[in-house]
Order: sequence, then structure tokens, then C-alpha cells
Amino acid sequence: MFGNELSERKRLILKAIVEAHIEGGDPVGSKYLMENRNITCSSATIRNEMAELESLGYLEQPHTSAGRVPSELGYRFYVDSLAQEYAMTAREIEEINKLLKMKMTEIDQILVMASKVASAITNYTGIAIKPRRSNVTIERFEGFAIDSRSFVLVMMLSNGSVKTRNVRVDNGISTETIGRLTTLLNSYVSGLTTDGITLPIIMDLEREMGGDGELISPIIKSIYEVMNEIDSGELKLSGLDRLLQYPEYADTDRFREMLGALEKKDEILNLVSEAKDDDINVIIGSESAVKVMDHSALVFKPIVKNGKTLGAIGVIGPLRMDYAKVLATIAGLSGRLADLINENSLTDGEDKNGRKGI
Amino acid sequence: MFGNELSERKRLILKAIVEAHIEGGDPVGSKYLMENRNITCSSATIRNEMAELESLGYLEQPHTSAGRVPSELGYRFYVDSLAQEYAMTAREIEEINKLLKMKMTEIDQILVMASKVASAITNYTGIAIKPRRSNVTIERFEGFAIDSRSFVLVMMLSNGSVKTRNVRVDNGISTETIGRLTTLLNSYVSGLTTDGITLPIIMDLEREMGGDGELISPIIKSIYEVMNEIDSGELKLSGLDRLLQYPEYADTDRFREMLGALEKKDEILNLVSEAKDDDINVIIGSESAVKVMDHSALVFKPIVKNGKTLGAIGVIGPLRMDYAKVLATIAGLSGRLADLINENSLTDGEDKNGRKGI
DNA sequence: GTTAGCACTTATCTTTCTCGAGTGCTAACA
DNA sequence: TGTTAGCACTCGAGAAAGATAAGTGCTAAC
Repeated sequence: MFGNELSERKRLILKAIVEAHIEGGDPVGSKYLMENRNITCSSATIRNEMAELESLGYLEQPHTSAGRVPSELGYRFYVDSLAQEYAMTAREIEEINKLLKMKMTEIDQILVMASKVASAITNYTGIAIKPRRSNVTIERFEGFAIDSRSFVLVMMLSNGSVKTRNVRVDNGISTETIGRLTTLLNSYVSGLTTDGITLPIIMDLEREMGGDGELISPIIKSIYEVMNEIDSGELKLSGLDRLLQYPEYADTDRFREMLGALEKKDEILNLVSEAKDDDINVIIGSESAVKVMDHSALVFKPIVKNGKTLGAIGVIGPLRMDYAKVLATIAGLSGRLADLINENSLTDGEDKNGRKGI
Repeated sequence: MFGNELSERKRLILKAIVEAHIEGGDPVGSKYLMENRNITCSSATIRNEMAELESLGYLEQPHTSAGRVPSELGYRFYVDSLAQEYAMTAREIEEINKLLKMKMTEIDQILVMASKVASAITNYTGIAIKPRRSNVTIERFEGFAIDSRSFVLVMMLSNGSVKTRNVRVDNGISTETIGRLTTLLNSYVSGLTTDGITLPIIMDLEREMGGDGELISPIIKSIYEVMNEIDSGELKLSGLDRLLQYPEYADTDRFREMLGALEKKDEILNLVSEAKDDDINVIIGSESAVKVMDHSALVFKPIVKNGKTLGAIGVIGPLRMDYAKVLATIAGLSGRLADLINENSLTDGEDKNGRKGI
């Protein structure tokens, strides 16, 4: 889409600068490029090219007598042109397979574990995301008595997860009443979104329950609670400490700002919720409207099953993150996860492809 | 228990030093004490006393020409002698009441919310803890079919929480089989700890299930998973970013080390699991064996219901945290939480004491 | 036991200086 | 027209030096 206006040599130089900067973190100069990056022309020529690349917006100069640093546009060019895949080492594949062997059955745990692995392999911070899902409904209700004064309400949601709430009933409740209650809930409330549960419906429920009508109010409250829980998404970080080893986060204020935003988590969740479903998404600095990301990059991929987005895993790190490695890691991990999730009938230490270990 | 060897004046001076240091964060000198802290003797006398307090281990001197700073022992003295309670402001009480009005029913959520409030009030980092509980058992099993090939296994645990797992059965499963299965589980497995579920028991189960014996293995796996989940405790932080505003965490390496340890979380969980149940626990720096805490302090209180520890809330911050305020906050919060948990039958915006708002 | 006074210590802050990497520009060259 | 060598210039990083001031320990007087 862009980068077409660049000559072959400019591309080569730009790529070399990005890679050098990713490795070292320092601004890179013309002489260095000539000597260590196989650019076959003189430093003066490189300087000329660099000046042009800067005026085109691909490079930046921290100050007059420093080398160049890629701009966000520069990184974008690099990421978009990343053709050669990073080959995972045996150790990294091993790590992923170890994860798969654990065969957890709960999607939450799987995502968190995967993000931990991603963090370990890439040495950046891993994130596990359950996106907002505003259209989740409760498909089915069940209930059990715990004792004469409380029971467990089990709710099966349209996204496949199951939630429970303890409900306490001061006046006592019988098994028979619980049965009546769940039948009612199943016919009146199942399939509705939060907005769908209107006052008339609640009143109907209360009427139908007759003498036990006062039960309804706390139950509706529980239902709202559960649906809000799903609705609001989740964001879990792992290996946050790793970021601190990069000089770009040495400035405590910057790190603090980011931490605060990650804790609020709305912005990141929005970002992910709006993402294209089946691609790896790479968000570079201020490309997104999320202010906090200004000096960081976020790479993530949604995990999809039967067309439904169950969550996402990703990596967050400095602008100059090792995109080749990160992209390969996320691609590899998410591929395996998809296998694991779509086909959780694997039975032993072998994965679907019959490959073992390594 | 100690501090008795100190003269009244020494105590006064020590207390003044701790408070001054908590406020400002800088080493405090003799002249400052005389002029701003109402110590009614000359700076020379104060210097003499300070020298003695130092040799007794209550104070430390960063370098020769600096003032004194409390040692961990000094803080310990201060905390132990904290008689005057910090009075909560109306705003802070308001904050707590807001929390109570939300009336969440799930203990996890309650703890996390409480730790958020604690963090907001004290301006340190809040922590919500579910301690390890190695003696939890599953009290009761129930199951529902989702479709012909999978069902939900509901487990009610001895600590009152309820867990569910989705189990997939490739050969299909009938409602009747599920009923048989849960009956079996209830008679063979309920009440057992992980260690109690021995191979013979598993084999019995398989035998009893006859043709559906292959069901048992994934179910046992789910059971282990759930019990391990409970077993391993949980630790959630809130307001981590707040810590970064204190100069003691300006050193990125130190903060990083702490972050890493909080992420591993075992050590902190041990600490909490071993704590006295009904006290506010104050752990000052290296008093604990937890290395990470070397330059930090942890204040927490277990939340107990019917003699069982459900969790704990607390605050983590620099050694020079405002102990008076933190202790009062945690005491206030945990008191209210206990009310909320032991009596979750409150019905509207008024709390148990009939007090409203403020 | 307390206090005034004084010499001494030492972190911190500012200023100054040097060093070197890297640039832009000009002029020569292919 | 595109490339390269050469050179003056810029500017940040870091070291060195000096000034400042807070705070101490000690001695001697009260």
C-alpha cells in the first residue's frame, strides 16, 4: 500500500536501520550501517538516503549529532514488509508443546498460560484478553440446594462458559421451589440480553413464583452481575517485570502511566474488540487512539472457535520490539491453541500431528 | 515487648523521626526535630539521643553527614506503639460505603473491590489474596448435559465456592449416564482431598461405570485441576502504578525485582497463609523471610467467616508507609467486609447499622 | 545532664570542559 | 546524474572541579 515510492536501496537501508535499532536500542549512524550491515555504498551516500528517508517520515533524529531512529511509520513499513519468518528454536517449540501437554480445559486458563509462554519466549510482557461481548445471553439455568436456606444457581452462557452464583434465601427454599424457579427462568429469561430483561418480565416472574416472589429480585441481580462480568472483558498480564529491562521504560513516569492504563484496561479492550478477527494485529505506538501505547507496540491475535472470538493472546513491548520473533511466536502459539480448543479430545502427550516433544 | 529500655524522651524522638520520615521521605536531622516537631531540648541533646538510638538499632544513617532514618526495628517500634487511631475522613468512609452498596455476592470480587478501595484511600498498592487451602474437598457433584457429546460438571467445595468444568465425551453421553456418574462421584470421591483419590478408587469408578468407564479419566483430571486451582491460592494487585510515585521505587531494578516476585506470588501467599487469623498483620521489610519485601512493608488482614479464612485484603508499600492511615483503613474495611460476608441479606442502600452514606 | 560552638564530612548541585559520534555540505569524480 | 571523499560543525554524554549546605561528633562550659 505504501513504501512503493521507495527505491530498492532505500528499503534496504530502512530495513537495516530498523533491525539495528531493534537489536541495540541506540540511534544508528551511516558509518555503522556501511561497516556492519552490508550496505554497499559509502557512508556519504547512506547519509543522503537517510536524509531523504527522514523527510519522507520513515526516520527520526533525536538530535542533530545523533544517528537516526525509525519513526512509527518506519516500524510499520518494516512490519508490513516482514516476509522472512522467524524460525522458532527447538527450545521454543518445546515450550509451546509443554503448554499443550497440560491440556487445560478452561479457556481462561489456557489463554493465561499461553500469554505466559509468549512472554517467556519473546521476553516482553504477555497479555491474555477476553474481549467484551455485549451479545452474550444465558442459555440455560439450573439450580441445586446447598442447604435449606441457600442454593446454587448455575447459568450456561451462549459463549459456552458456565457461571454460578450462591443465592441465599432467608425464608428457606425447597428443592421443588428451585425446580419451579429454574423452569421459569428458562422460559422467561434464557436467550435474553441484559436489555431484554425488562421490568414487566421481572414482574411476571414474581407473580408466577407466587409466595416465593421475593426470590426473584436477588436472582435478577445475580444475572445482571454475571452478564456484566462477561460484558466487561478481562485483561491479564504476565511477565510485566520483563519490560523494565528495556531502557525505554527506565523513565518511571512513562512506565507508571502505562501501568495505570493497563489497570483500567478499557482502552486496550476496545482496541482488541474492534480488531480484525483472523489476523495478527500489530499496533505500533500512536497508530491507535490509545494514548498509553504511544511508546509501545502491541501484537495480538484473536482466538476463534466456530466463528466466535473466545479471546486473544498477545505481547506488549517497546516500539523497537523484535517483530519477527514476536509475530512468529504469536502465530505459532495461536495456531496450536486453535488446535487445542477446537479439538479438545486429544488424549496423551502427543499433539494432533503426532509430533512428540521438540 | 521491647522498647522498654527507652526513656520517654527517646521514644518521643524516635516517634518524631519516624513520622517526619514518613511524611517527607528524607533523612531527618536534629535541628529539624527541634524546630518543627516540638522536641523541647537543644539540637545537641537530640544528637546525643539519636546516637544512642542508632547504637540500639532503631535508627540508621545513610552517610556521615546525613540525618537519621528509621531502621526496620524503628518502624516496628512505631507500629507497635501506634495507639492513636487515624480517623477516617468522611470521604474515605463514603468510599467504603459505596463499595458496600454494590453488594457483590462472590467473595473473589468482593476482595478485589476492597483492595481497590484500600489502594485508593491509602495511595499504595492494594492486594487481594485467596490463601492456599490444602484441605479443601469437593462436597458434592452435579451434572447437566449441554448437548449429546458434552456436559457440565458442577462441583461444590467445602469452602463454599462452586466450580464447573465442561467435559467432552466423544462417544456421546445420556442424561441417565450423567446421573449415574454424579451419584458415583458423590459416594466415592466427595469429601476426599487430592491425596485421598487413589488409584484403586479410580479403578472402582471405572468398573462401576461399565461401558462408560473411559469417562472417568477426564473427569478425574478436571477434579485435580479444580482442586489445584483452589490449592494454589490467588493474589491480585490493584493500583500497582501508585507505588512508582514514591522515590524508593525510582530504582527500576528494585521495582522490577519486586514485580517479578509478586508475579510468582508463592512467597507472599506463604506469608499470608501462615498469618495469625484475626489480627492485622504488619510485615516490615526483611522481618519476613521474603527477600523481595526487603524495602517494602505489607499490611494485611485475613477475612474470616465461621472460623474459616476466606481470603485477605491488604496494602503493600514502601517501608515508610503511613502506618496509622493504612492500619485504620484496613481495619475499617475488613470490619465492614466481615459484616457484608457474614450477613449478605442486606437489602438496600443502608448498611446494617442503619447508617446511610457518609 | 544539658547546651553552645566549632571543625569536619559528605551528598548534591552547578559549571565547565573534553571527547567523539554523526551530520550536512561542498567539491571532485565516474 | 549519481557517488564519494573530505571537512567543519553540532551537540549530547560524561568527567572534573568547585561551591553549597545540611548534619554530625566532640569539647568545653554551664
